[in-house]
Amino acid sequence: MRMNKTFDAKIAEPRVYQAWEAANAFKAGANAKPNSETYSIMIPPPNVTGSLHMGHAFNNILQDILIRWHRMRGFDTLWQPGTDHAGIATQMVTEREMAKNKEPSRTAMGRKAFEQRVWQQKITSRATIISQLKRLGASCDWSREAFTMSGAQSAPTGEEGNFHDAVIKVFVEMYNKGLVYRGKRLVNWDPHFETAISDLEVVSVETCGYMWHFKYPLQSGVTYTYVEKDENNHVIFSEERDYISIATTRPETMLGDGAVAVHPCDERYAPIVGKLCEIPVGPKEARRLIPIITDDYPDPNFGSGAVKITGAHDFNDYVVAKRNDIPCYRLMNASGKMRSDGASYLQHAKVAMSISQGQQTLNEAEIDNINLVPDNLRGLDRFEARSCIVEQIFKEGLAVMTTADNPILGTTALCTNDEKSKKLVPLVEEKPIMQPYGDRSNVIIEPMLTDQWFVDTSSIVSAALNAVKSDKIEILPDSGKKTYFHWLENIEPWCISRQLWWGHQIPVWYGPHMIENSSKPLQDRFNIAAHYSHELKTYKYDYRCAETEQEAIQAFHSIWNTEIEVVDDETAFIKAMNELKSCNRTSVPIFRDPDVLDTWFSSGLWPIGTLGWPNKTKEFKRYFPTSVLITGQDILFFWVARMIMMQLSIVNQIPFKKVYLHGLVRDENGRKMSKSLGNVVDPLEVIEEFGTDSLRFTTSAMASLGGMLKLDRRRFIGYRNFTTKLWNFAKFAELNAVFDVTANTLPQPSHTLNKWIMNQTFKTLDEVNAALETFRFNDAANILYAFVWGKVCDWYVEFSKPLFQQQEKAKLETQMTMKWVLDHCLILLHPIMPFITEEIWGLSGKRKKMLIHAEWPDYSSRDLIDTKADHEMNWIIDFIESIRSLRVQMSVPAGIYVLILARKMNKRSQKIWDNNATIIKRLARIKELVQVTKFPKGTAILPAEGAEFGLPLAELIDFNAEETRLSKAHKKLQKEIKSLKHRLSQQKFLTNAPEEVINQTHVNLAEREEKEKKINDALTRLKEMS
RNA sequence: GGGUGCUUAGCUCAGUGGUAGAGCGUCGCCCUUACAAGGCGGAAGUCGGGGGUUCAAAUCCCUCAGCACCCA
Repeated sequence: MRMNKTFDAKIAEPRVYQAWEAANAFKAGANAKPNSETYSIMIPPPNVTGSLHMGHAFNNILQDILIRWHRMRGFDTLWQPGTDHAGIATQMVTEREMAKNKEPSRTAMGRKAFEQRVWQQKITSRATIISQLKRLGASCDWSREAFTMSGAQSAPTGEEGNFHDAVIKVFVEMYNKGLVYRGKRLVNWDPHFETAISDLEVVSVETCGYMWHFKYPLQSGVTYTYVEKDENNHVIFSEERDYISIATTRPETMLGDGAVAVHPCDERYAPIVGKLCEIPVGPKEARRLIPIITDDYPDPNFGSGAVKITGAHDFNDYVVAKRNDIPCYRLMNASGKMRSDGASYLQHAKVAMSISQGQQTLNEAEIDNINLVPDNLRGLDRFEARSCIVEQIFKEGLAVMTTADNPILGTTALCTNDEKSKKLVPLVEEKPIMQPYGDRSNVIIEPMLTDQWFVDTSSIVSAALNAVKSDKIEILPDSGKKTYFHWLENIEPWCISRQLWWGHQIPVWYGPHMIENSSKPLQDRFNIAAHYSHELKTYKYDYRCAETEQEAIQAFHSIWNTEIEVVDDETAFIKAMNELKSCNRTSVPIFRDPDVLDTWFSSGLWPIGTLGWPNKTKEFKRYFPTSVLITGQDILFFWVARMIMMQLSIVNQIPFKKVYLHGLVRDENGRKMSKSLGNVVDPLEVIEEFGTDSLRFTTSAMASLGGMLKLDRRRFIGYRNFTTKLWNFAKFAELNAVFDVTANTLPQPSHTLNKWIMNQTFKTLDEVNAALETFRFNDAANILYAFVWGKVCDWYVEFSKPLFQQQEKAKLETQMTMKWVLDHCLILLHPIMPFITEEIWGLSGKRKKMLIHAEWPDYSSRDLIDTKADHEMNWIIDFIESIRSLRVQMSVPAGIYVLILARKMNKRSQKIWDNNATIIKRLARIKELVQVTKFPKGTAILPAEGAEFGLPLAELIDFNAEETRLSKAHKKLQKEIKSLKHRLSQQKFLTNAPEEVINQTHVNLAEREEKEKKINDALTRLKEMS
């Protein structure tokens, strides 16, 4: 005996995996037939931040199933593995780790040292992840493992590769084509990481917020009659006012207001449009005046209908400011504190005043230099500043007032009916607001005006839309397609620069603007005192984009014709420029943009980058475009859409032919898995407890198209039991010397049983192929489960037992067939359950190849199926199940062998009985079958096709039980017959329905009528007897 | 506010117009020499409500309700 009592996954799985690796079984092209088609999948690279979670497991299991399936079918298969450097996430994890270990902080150690530190983190994390992927059974070509930052300047030995080159090349190419540009835009600013982030990285959370109502006094002396009317144009309120009422959820941004806007149709404010009003904060002697303008943006029915416009700190306001030429005053610095740079408030406020009065215009950069934060608020946190401002306004009596019991005050509203409740208090609405948070930092995002790099998505989006519209790329399920179109049709410019240290540094170098090209001394040829903001890196420099530093130098040199020196950073640059000014320097400094690229910019190149692009490698030619991308629907925008856009714009080819989007993994209650909820299912724990194959089978069985994966540990148990079932089948085969025969060719059995199980196998093969072809992993798993357990184990094994005891010929034939069936079970299950199947494969005979490279069968099953054998076996199974059911319902003790009577048995059923009497008797526990012409009193009747059977119980029969049993069946049949008859009586059905359906309906009706008649007879007889 | 889904057995979910399914659970019987992580049998659903299209609707359309996710 080679097989143990049970399969020990913990020991066997690592051993089997090693054997595959030792045999180079995963290598690109392994097991490919000559001139075969290629099949390639790029792994969605996991982040080098931690360890694998269930989502990764799910994702990679599906890929592995497809890869193994194609490899067995002889495709030239590549599964490209690798990891992602995950800029912000990895930087965050590393810093957290450093803090835990009491290492010096990032800023303390400096950029170069920090980069090295992150590489260390990467190396550890990558090792963890890769070993976990291997534990899942992932059959990637590990010799080709890639990393999105391989070959970066900072990369230590052993981290060479082409990816960095590819990223830089793409940036430069896109820059040269005008697809990448630099600009001052309002971006989502993360004050914790002090970087811009893309809008996809912002999560909106509903929180309890407040809306303050303030009075903006009109410029001195101006008043108007504020009138409110109802729908019928009747005046319901009228008052003389010297202010305009403004509502805001962010009082601290009032300091940067550039205007107050009202809707052009809003008659209430028509008298004061064009007038100036005063921002009610800041030193009293220098309050700023801003214009009241009209714009379509304010909603007259919301709040007071008047909106303050703070272009530098609100996305909607920014648009209004741009179209009305309103200045955008930035109030905060990189860490979200109120600005403290530049000259005093009084000086800057004076400049701002002259702008709003139209006395001067400044450019964007000059406006950005204006700091309108009053001196006493400078350096404060934005939320501290808010409370100071609110307090000051209250004190001055410039808040809009209301009674203390006004319900819109929310929880602070008084609900008493006394005098106190009629007291006037400032109107501060309590209401839920959507607050933007950084998905990594979890701090409130600040809209901030900064210089950033953008991809001009609008120029590259149409090719990406067309690729999917024209079905060159197929997205599954269909809903993914809709989402894709919706997003791409409303796409915004993509901000790709990040103020981080971990990532691909942007290949742009900055230098001073040249005033004139002459032989004058250097200090006269360059603009030394450029405008710049050190904090937000708002460059006012000349710049060049180039693939290398050398090329950048050359680019500058060709226009300047001077000696050029690259300095470390902006600080060094400023110092050098000062030296230049004081004639202490002979070279002109330039420095590289310190920012790095958004991680998704580099992962957007994953398909071509991993294949060696920009080099024209043979892998690139062979495996690109890839066959399919398997990924979660949550990164459709982040990754999938961008890969499509970028690949099309760079190599003018689609990156993959199909996209299969799977659902997200949830806990058994459908909630997101999160550490804080404590509902995370760790795939490695599942593997420890149930084995990888159970995890894989469960995953596959639950991976229905469009559904989410709600994990319930009870499912793992169920499918673990399935692996045991398979193991026991193999043990049974071993026990009957099935392992010892060789069955390389198609068996040609003569026994019905063997023919039947071959039919079932062909059918299963067909169905599994169809299921996998259409990514219906759940169907594939369920079909195999039903076949192996419900057909092979429940019936084939049982029926084979007497054949194994018969003479040599039948025994040998059954051994041959069972070997063939076992092999097919192993082959068909292998993509889903690779370990246990490979293990049994190895134990169950001498094999030319490992199962991973076994040939996936390719029969055209229709020609092979023997319908006669199917009919015979179905009759038998039906008979046995009926007898079993009858026995239980008639309370016949399970152990007893009974006498069964047969009546009106036709030739066909007689023959089936004769051929299979031994096994039927055994499985139905029948002592003898006796032919009778009439059933004696006390016989329970069982109608069957071509016969009537009876279980004689004599006095033992429970008439009531028997009557219940028969009537129940009778009732059900009557109902079905009625419905079928009704259908067949409809002329419309007969004319409209397809012939096949009509025929089937006739057959169904005939079958039921025959059965109904027999039951009816039995019921009549029962009544006579009782 | 906009978009996308979901609602089927006690639970978790399949089911793309033709006789309602699976796993788990549950109830009863059984240690029948591959398997008690098992065998055999049973109970359990007006397919969220309403309307429509069709010979035929869980399935297609409309509508209402509840839930989830994504984007403002």
